[in-house]
Amino acid sequence: MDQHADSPKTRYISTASSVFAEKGYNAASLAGIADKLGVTKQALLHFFGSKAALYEEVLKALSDRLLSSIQNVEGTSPDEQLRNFFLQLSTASLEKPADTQLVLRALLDAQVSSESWPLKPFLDALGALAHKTKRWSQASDAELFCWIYQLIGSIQHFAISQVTLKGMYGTEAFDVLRETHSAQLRAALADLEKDPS
Amino acid sequence: MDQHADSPKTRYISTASSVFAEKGYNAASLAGIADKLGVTKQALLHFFGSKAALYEEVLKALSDRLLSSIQNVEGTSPDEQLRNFFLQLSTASLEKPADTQLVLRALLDAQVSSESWPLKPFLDALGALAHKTKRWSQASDAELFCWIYQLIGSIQHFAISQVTLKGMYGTEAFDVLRETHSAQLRAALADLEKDPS
DNA sequence: GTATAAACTTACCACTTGGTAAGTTGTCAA
DNA sequence: TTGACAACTTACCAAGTGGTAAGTTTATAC
Repeated sequence: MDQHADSPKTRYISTASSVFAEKGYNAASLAGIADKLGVTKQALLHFFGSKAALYEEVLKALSDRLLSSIQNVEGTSPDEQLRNFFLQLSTASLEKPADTQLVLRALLDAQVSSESWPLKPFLDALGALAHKTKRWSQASDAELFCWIYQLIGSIQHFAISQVTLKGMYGTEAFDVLRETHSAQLRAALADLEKDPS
Repeated sequence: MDQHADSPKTRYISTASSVFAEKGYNAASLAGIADKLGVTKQALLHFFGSKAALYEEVLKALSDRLLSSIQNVEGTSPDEQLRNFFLQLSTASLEKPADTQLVLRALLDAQVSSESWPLKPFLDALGALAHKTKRWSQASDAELFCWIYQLIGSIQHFAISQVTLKGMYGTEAFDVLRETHSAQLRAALADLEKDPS
């Protein structure tokens, strides 16, 4: 792969990502993405061949991003790395919800399309990291994955509820909620210090 | 409202619900919904006027369903009712994920449309019930809502991950996961017995 | 029997969609 | 100067979209 950061292809994928995240696969149109890029939709078709192929590359890029966010997480011990990963995921999904939207939309669409799940490498890496912590070293895969899914689920759900929560209770009330949410996440992650119960 | 259960309008809303849940607002077409009902799309337009209005009624029906699932939950004490509600939500969203899909799709679309959130009555009722338990009677709204969102988030996230989890690890492995997930949910609900920490 | 209204259908329309085919422009190596 | 290639554009199309207008069928009320 010899494309540098501002290669047209990567630029296209980046913009397409944000549009797919915002509107979903079907509501996003090639013409709409192209408009945002200042080109015609045929420019997109020239590079990717079809809308479906473009979407696949968007998911591939998402997978790479998530995977590298695990591989490059700061921390000296697995415990610290795992904790940092979840904290970073939480703030990232609140500040830039695009990736979270992309994941959830892909999950919802997968209910019917049932292709192979592109985020498996990410999940496996996360599971492997968690297995290295003392809290989860002895646990079964099922227990471990349920714990992971629980955390990711509440993080992502809170992130996409952001807009409606603000709408229902106001921005100030949401700020309090966000603080509390962060505190509860830290509390859940503090359990990593404990021995397996 | 004098429409009985098999009134055409409620039949249409029910079928539209499942299609909107499966495909999302934009990918669902009036013609597609009508086909599934054995009528033409003009039958739908005759009753609802527009696709957007039909979707609104679908969300209204969803809201009513969720609200009545709280109001009619079994249990003598608020603790028991709250516990039963979450357990029932968990099994329902695994067996019939349509409503969960509908909620999450609406949340994702609300990121940009920012209309008033139709499920507020449900959330408020859930909050009111939780406030009656001894565990949460003294707590702040923020703590309470974060706890609720955490539970709902992990329940819904697990429900829509069902398909991909089966695809990645097989049906047998998922059965184990589901058991573990249910056990962890029960454990979290057991905390209701405790005093506020 | 006739009027009325509910529950539709057929016919049509303007517009948007993803996609094809064929050309244009700019850059750079030989 | 020429050839080749990447990065596009203009022109076009068949299929599908939500929506309008006008009719048709069916049951019920008087």
